[in-house]
Amino acid sequence: MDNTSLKKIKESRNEIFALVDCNNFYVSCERVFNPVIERKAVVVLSNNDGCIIARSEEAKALGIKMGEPAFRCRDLFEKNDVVAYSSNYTLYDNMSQRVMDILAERCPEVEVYSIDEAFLRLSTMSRFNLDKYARDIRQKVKRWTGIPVSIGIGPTKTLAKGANGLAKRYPLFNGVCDLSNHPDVDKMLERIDVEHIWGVGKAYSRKLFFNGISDACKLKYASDDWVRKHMTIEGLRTVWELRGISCISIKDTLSPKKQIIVSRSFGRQVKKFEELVESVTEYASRAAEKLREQRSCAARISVFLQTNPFRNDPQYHNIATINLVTPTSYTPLIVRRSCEILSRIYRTGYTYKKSGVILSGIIQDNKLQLGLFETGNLNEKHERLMNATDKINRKYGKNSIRLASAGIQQNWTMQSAFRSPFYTTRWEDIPVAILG
DNA sequence: TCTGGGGTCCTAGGACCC
DNA sequence: TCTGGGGTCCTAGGACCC
Repeated sequence: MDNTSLKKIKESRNEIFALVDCNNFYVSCERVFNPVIERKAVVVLSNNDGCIIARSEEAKALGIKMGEPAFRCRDLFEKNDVVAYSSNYTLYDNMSQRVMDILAERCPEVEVYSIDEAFLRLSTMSRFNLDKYARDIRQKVKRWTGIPVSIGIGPTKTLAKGANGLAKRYPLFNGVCDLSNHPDVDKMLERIDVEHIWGVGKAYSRKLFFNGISDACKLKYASDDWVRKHMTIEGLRTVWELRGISCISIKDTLSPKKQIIVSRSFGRQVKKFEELVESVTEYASRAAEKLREQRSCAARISVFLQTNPFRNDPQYHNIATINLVTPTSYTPLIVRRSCEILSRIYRTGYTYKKSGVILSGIIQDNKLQLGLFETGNLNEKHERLMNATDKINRKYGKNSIRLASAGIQQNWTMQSAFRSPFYTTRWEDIPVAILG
């Protein structure tokens, strides 16, 4: 073992991480405001009410699979009285924010990892209080937001993730599992199948299985060379993490995105170029807005277009990219160039299902290299215009002000037939308590 | 009839340059 | 028969995550 490895081990000796994960998050959000569905089988559907993306325990018990198309479950839903919701991201985002705020109040180093998960760095805390600390967080989150969470603790993020899975699976843990202080970690790792390890997906788990590595404990003791060769440096990192050597640190949550994608399937089949222009205008505008939110600009724009791969129609999909001379975040420019790309890839005679806009080559506004005769990403007039539109849209709701080419009717937009009210973000939708 | 959306990192291979 | 070598940059594609 070389010096850098040794140094790493020394440095990582004292790390402790917790992973806080909301249980069946989207379903739990719906249940907070509609307790009638508390013990029922509940699912939440993806955009366009297409696939199942969240399931209550009762729904899992019925054999409903993650990602399954909703139309295939219709009979099952009816027979078992399953309650289905369209996804309501406005609600979920807001509930997520509430949970994360509570965590931030209790821990100085929080990485919001996804809408329903956060890593906490607890390395400076006393080892003896971890369990109590975690249980306290769990109880506060439940009481103040209504959302149940599970907490896993370990000397690395991968082990904290693993611990979290165990906390969810075995009721005896009562929601908190600590692998940082466990007498027989290997025994616990034997209970985690390889495909459930953070960083091991479908392809790797198949490969591992063929090589006799079927659980986290076996992977922990696999040979470095073999892992490096077959699973790249990332795989090796995972293995070291299983050994308790922290290789993945807490990430600054505010780090800006390197790529921004806005894309959506249409609520119906679309053939007309004009409707595609509307969608691309809409998505490009939204992407530019996201860009400005993180104070950056993009040097590259890609637009893609595709037919519905599940139909027997003639299929077509294409993507084209342009590089901008000067990176920008100016909506009208991004929209104009996006529509130019669209007209390059559009072909008549196809029935389209989806389009999208990707912004990449993203750099921070203040690091912009200017061309000799340029004044900046946005000239003063453009900047004022963007500031004003962003402000109006923040205050009066998305799309209060937008480009006319995005269309007025927009009857290609997605369907969400079973969406719950915006309980927490719209006055008319705020629940009313009736004292009886 | 009906099948989501948005990210990250790593690697191999081609283009290009000297 | 032989057909340089090495470096950098970029992109596409594959793996992963939620």
